[in-house]
Amino acid sequence: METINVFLVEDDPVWRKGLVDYLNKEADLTVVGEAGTKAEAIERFLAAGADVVLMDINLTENNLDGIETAMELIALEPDCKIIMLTSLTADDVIVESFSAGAVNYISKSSFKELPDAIRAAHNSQSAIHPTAAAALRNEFLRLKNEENQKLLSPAEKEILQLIHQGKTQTQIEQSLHITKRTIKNHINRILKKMGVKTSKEAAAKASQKKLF
Amino acid sequence: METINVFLVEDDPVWRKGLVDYLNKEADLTVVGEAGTKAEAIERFLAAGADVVLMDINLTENNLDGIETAMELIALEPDCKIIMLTSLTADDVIVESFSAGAVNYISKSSFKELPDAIRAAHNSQSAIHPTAAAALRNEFLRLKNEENQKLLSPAEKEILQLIHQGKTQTQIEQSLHITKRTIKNHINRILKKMGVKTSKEAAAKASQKKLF
DNA sequence: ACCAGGTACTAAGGAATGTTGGTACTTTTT
DNA sequence: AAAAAGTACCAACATTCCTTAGTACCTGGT
Repeated sequence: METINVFLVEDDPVWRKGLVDYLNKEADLTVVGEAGTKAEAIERFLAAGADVVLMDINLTENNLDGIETAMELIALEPDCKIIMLTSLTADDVIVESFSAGAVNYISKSSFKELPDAIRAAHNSQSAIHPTAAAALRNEFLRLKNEENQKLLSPAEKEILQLIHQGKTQTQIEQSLHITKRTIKNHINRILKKMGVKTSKEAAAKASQKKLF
Repeated sequence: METINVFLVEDDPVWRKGLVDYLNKEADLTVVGEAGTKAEAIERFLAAGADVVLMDINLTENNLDGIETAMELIALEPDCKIIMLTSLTADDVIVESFSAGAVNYISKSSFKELPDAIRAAHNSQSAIHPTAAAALRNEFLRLKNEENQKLLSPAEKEILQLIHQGKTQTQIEQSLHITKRTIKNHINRILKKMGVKTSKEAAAKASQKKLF
């Protein structure tokens, strides 16, 4: 059986001792290095030759320096697999962790899942917990939405809104004090941007995706 | 015990029958409606009064109309919980499903997880499978990266690259044939955009995040 | 004291995008 | 047939962002 080398970054001595003992009980896992601070982690990481890193998020009280530390380690060794370990379940912390390049995010309360998560990380498999996945989904939707907002220009949005209210081009002409020609041009660009054939479809799709 | 009403969209009659029977065996689940095509789904959905929708992705051969159908149902009832059901595990299909508004994505081969996934969806809890979560993570990182690329202008990127190579402002002045004043201005904007204090930090961070 | 780096403005010229409207024509709906 | 919607171009003007460079000043290290 192949041995997986684990590097542990955790400031709390009690947790650290507990985790090392717990992980070393697994036949295929070996803790090859430890650190309690960002500086120690950066100093010892490369020499340890670890396959997987366990990184506590709060290396100091009320601080997220574990995320910074993760980024530094990835800068040193882009292929390293980092699992963030924390008691927090705030969405933004989860998102930032993945954003920093972590491959997984596990609550300390479910530390029993750690050995399998470490094995999965080492084999480049996914073991992301549903809670973390939900945070990723939320952020993914937020990012997509932000992108969507930029698709249409202000004038295009306004026209699409009026179409959605059932107004004809002649009525829009009167509302906005612009000629029907301009409206047709705006609509034509909207249809191309959105990949639909009629302004009704565009308006329906836009209201669905909250583009205005 | 509260009963959860399920609406099933599946074209294959064998799978459909099998799923209905399987789900109805669960005491708290009731299949209150079925459809085999996009049109049927849209027609019958509202009348069924479902809490959760199970949606097959391939309603016709070689087609992803299940995703379109999901979007239509969400347009009809924005709060509906849709679980995509499929034999495919392609990343882009998973991402498109979540993008359309689905709350979960489950492989037909793990249909045994369906009852719990339905309960989780109904309670607005996350039950996203690690495989789907990995696809979300990849897409999230791709989107973040795309955003990051847009942060710096071409001139700003070029200057940061040279700083990263260790060049001084005087050396950059000679390389790019622009005055030191322009360089200072670029750097000043870079520092503000990236929220760092020195150009060294900016260059390090930029190379980490592959901004140039 | 000098030099490199940094701050805080201002400003001119260019490129890219957005807005408006034009001509001319086709398709769809009523 | 008439009205409404849409296609395919072109063009002037505005706005915004990018690039360049200016003046004037501050800070930290040698």
